[in-house]
Amino acid sequence: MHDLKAIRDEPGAYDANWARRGLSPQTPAILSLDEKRRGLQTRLQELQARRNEASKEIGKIKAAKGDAEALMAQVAALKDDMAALEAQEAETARALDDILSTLPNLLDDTTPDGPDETHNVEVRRVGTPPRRNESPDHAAIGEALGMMDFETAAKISGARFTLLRGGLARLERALAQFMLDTHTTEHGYTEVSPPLMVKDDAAYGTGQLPKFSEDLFRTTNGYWLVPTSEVPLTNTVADMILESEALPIRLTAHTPCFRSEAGAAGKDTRGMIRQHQFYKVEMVSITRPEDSAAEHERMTACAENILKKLDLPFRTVVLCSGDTGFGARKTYDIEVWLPGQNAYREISSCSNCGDFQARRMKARARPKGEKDTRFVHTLNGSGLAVGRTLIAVMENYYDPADGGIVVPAALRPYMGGLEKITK
RNA sequence: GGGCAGGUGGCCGAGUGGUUGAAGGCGCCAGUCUCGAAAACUGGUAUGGGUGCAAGCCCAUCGAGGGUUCGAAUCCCUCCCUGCCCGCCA
Repeated sequence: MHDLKAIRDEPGAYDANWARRGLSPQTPAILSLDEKRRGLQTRLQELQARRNEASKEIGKIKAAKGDAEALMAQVAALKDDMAALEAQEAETARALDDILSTLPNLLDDTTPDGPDETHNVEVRRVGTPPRRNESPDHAAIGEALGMMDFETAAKISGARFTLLRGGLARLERALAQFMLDTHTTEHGYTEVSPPLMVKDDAAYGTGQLPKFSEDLFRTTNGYWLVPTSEVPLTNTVADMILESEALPIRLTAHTPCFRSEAGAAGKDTRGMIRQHQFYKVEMVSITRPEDSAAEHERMTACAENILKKLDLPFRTVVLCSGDTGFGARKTYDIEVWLPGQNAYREISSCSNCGDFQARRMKARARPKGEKDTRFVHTLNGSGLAVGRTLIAVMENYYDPADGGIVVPAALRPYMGGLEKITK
């Protein structure tokens, strides 16, 4: 959601920023509706003030056993005008809201310009992709081990589902535990086990609604299955006025994520890169406005730290204007090296949403001793996508000699000391 | 799912149609007192919006949304949530 007062003050800045995302000028329509709405509101409030005053007068006259008939008739006459104004005001407000709620966040000054993902800018590269002749992908490795079963998953659930068995199922679980423990014991995050089905309001707050409902699964009684635990985690502060001293709040959760993947037909159809259901360890930070930029760097480093501990090669890119998501001001994607694809693939996305989500969910903070509240800033990042991390481990730790997977040292405590997964 | 009882300001809690945005208490903030603190006393203490250079004035909000009325925290309807009992159930 956007600050109408700020749009009034400098519409040019908003249009210029939205133009970086390829949008045509939006503020003329917004300002015209805003002016209309405020005019209606002012007139309506004048009538309400008159009504209130007269009603008080009637109360006094009646208390004194007087005759208030004339005054009562006078107020009754206001009602038609008020009803009409109210309806117009509500309709204008709705039209305004329809525009505002579907406009993306303003981009940060440091987000580079560019039309699509080919213009993202690499900011660092860690580790060296291994050179080898034979680099089967995770699907081939997993199926050969008998521990990754797409056919059975398809029989039960259809496309874009995977069934893991034995060592790989355990490896997935180990990865999640390892990530959670690292974030809670080393990075200062508090572990949360949140609801995975949410109401409209929550999905609206983080920006999935109203524009992206097609990407979500919905239950027959109206719940949305979370596409990421960013939704419940960030919404923990919805409708609150926090004390600034209580910030930052850092939350992490390990949850399934559900995505319809509408519009992704034909993309990543092999293997478990793109699924309707996957596990993710998420990080969410709630900060004071002045702290979010530093927190963004910190959060990205926390995600990178997981890859470093797993000794997986990766690079970090900053998304360009055309690739930055709806709610984000600035986003770092972390891409892990996948030998099976001979490419870097996204394994984490860390976004600073500024006050965009906070405005939608009315999450504010008040500095101690001050009267005024400010919207908090919200950030979210994967730390990491567990399914894709599993893939990365499989492909990078694959041993062509026996078709097995060496267990990364950091995970061995979570695997009962196991050093290698073999058939 | 059935039944009963409830949802009021940061918290507790009054309030069943008329100057109630809301008594009282607690908490918090400031002041007085004190070497300092506590206690006591005095004052202040919601959010959003409109309007105005400003001081201010005005509007809305007592779970949410409708309705009745000149006037609703108070009456009616629908929904949501919480607690307890019963049923069912991991």
